[in-house]
Amino acid sequence: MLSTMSHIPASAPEPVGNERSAATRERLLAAAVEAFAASGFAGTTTRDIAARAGMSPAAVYVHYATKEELLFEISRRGHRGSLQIMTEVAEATEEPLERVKAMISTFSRWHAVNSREGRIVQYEFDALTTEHRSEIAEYRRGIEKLMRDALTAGIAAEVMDVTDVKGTALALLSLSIDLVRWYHPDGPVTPDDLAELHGDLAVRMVTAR
Amino acid sequence: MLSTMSHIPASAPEPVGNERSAATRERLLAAAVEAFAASGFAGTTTRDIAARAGMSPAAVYVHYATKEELLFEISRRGHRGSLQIMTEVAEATEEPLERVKAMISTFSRWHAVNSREGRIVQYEFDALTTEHRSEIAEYRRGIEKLMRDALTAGIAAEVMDVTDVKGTALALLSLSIDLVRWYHPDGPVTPDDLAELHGDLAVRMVTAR
DNA sequence: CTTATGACTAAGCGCTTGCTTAGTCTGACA
DNA sequence: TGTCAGACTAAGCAAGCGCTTAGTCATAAG
Repeated sequence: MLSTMSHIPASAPEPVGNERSAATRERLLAAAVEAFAASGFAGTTTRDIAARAGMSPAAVYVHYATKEELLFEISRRGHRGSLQIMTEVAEATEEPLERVKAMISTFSRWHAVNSREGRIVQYEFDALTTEHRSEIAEYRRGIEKLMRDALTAGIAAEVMDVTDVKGTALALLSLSIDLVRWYHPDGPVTPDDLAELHGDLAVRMVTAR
Repeated sequence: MLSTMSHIPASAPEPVGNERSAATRERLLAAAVEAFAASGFAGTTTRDIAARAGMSPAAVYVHYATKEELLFEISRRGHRGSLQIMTEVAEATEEPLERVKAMISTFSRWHAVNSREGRIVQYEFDALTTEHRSEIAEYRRGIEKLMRDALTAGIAAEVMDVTDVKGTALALLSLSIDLVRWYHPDGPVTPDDLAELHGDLAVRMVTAR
């Protein structure tokens, strides 16, 4: 396990090359999340992002070609992350009602835990370039389809009573998404509180009586 | 009824003084709604607003002291309008379940019909000055209280089963508010479609079983 | 006619914006 | 030791920003 096979020192105080660049890219991304969440995309300056990352304004452009590219990276990670956990949760549950409950529960918890990223991802969609916007739109369609499929399965199993599948799917997702508009991590409400509440409400919204 | 008592001509092709000023203020406000809805508050220039209203950039400042004052006027009207119809609907319904249904139905229809104003009102709250923000916050608390009171009445009448009144009230309002994020007036979904769907879902969310 | 009022414009002021240029510094490899 | 790549900075450019200034024009009362 010694270092003969690796060109990277076992414990480097200052990483170099790709590794150092990757770390700086992460710092810039974290700074951009802070800035965009605080002032919005149009209201944030590249100087503000640079200052939050502790570097000069020009250094941003060594790692990202434009301010929009930072937004795209934040948006892509957010959508990929939430789509992935939603897919996992959907596959891990058999019973349709349980599945809907787990999906909304998980989706609400994700938005509460990542409320700053969530806000950027949900509200700055229009600030993306046409190409980037269409990639992000695909992730969104994926999440909506996952939700519609869960409802269709519940209708087929005769445990759900849903007339408007598309509209109900959107309404269910609204429960989770809209919390980024008002949720504050320092407040008394925890992500688990919201996960439980929204999971229960979701089940009520679709259950056959 | 002849004109001896009035200084304003009975039919003026070009209104003057306060009347003309009021009409121009309205034109500017409508232009600002278009612009803010399209580009956000920070992304909109005063030159853009002026151009949409068909006048020079400097003319904006004859009627509004700052760009933020335009946003505040839009936000105030939006909040006052929706608070008023919600109050009327709440007072016009006796039975608690029916009241919750009518409130969410009305709130969703309002957001669909006024989706551009709704988007500005909901997403540009942080762009207001501290004083203006606290006035708007009061309207919001009013709407939330109206919703909580409707739930409390339903619990007292033993027709609702709601453990977390505050959380459920916010979740109900989310149904209506979040539609401004994706709703498009040109699409196939009508405001009445959303009013009916959301009203039904709201009843399901709170009904005792 | 004169005078006053108020809506409106042309021009522009001082500042900030996203991004670039030219060059410095550090560390790795020959 | 010399060379080279790449991360980073100081300075700045062209464009655009919110808002102001100085003045024009139409209307209406005296």
